[in-house]
Amino acid sequence: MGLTKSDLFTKEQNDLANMAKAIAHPARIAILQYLVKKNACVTGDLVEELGLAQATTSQHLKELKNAGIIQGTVEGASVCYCIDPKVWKQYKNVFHTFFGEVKIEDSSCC
Amino acid sequence: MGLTKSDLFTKEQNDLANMAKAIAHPARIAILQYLVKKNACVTGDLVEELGLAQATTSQHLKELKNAGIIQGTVEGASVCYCIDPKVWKQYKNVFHTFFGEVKIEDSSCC
DNA sequence: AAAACCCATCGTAATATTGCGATATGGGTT
DNA sequence: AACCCATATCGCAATATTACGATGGGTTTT
Repeated sequence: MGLTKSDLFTKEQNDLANMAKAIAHPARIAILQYLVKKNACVTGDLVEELGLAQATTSQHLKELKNAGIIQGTVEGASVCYCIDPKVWKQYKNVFHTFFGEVKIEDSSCC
Repeated sequence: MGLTKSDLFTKEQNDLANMAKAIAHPARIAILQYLVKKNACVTGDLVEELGLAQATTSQHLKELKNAGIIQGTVEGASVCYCIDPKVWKQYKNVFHTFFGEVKIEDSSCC
């Protein structure tokens, strides 16, 4: 079917899954790392950096923007992208909480 | 095409993307949370807990096992699953590093 | 041994994702 | 205005994911 049954799960579970999905592609990871490193850049730079077609790069940027983790501002003919620090921290916290909330014993299995 | 061009990216980027993909579904999040809470449990418990069909649940368990984050041991007719603490910590570290390696200034955009 | 149970896998259908060429849009330039 | 440049979006093809019923191989129970 390909249609996730979101109604079976809590908002927190769906939210975390969507956050994970936002970064579940190496191109999007690469975009985020580049933005962190360079602080900000325009689409054309990312097209060069990634080696993907312009249309594909634009699509990944759109997904990251929809996820809220980056923001783009028009600068003449170009669009300048950067990390949204507020959302970035939120991601950081959510993942940290998920992985850290309970300590796992070192040989807990049956 | 639906085929990620993995060769364009580093091993680290592909690895992180795959780790994110492993938890990029609310059912898999729910499975992990349940395993953390209960420490260990058999497939049947998870089928009840999730509300998904047995086949679907088994498929999600397989993906988590392939990702290495859980392990299953046969116990008579049942299979007992639990978190792999070593891999869990690895996930925790990788995500923590990714989100925390560089501090983002609070108004860095153009 | 038969019945009942637990679980993985197969096969299939529906939907989502990835990627790119082509096209559109909106600046800037001459 | 005519012309480039930078991006976004559309439309399409290929592949991946999600979900479930059905089947099959074990294990326990009767």
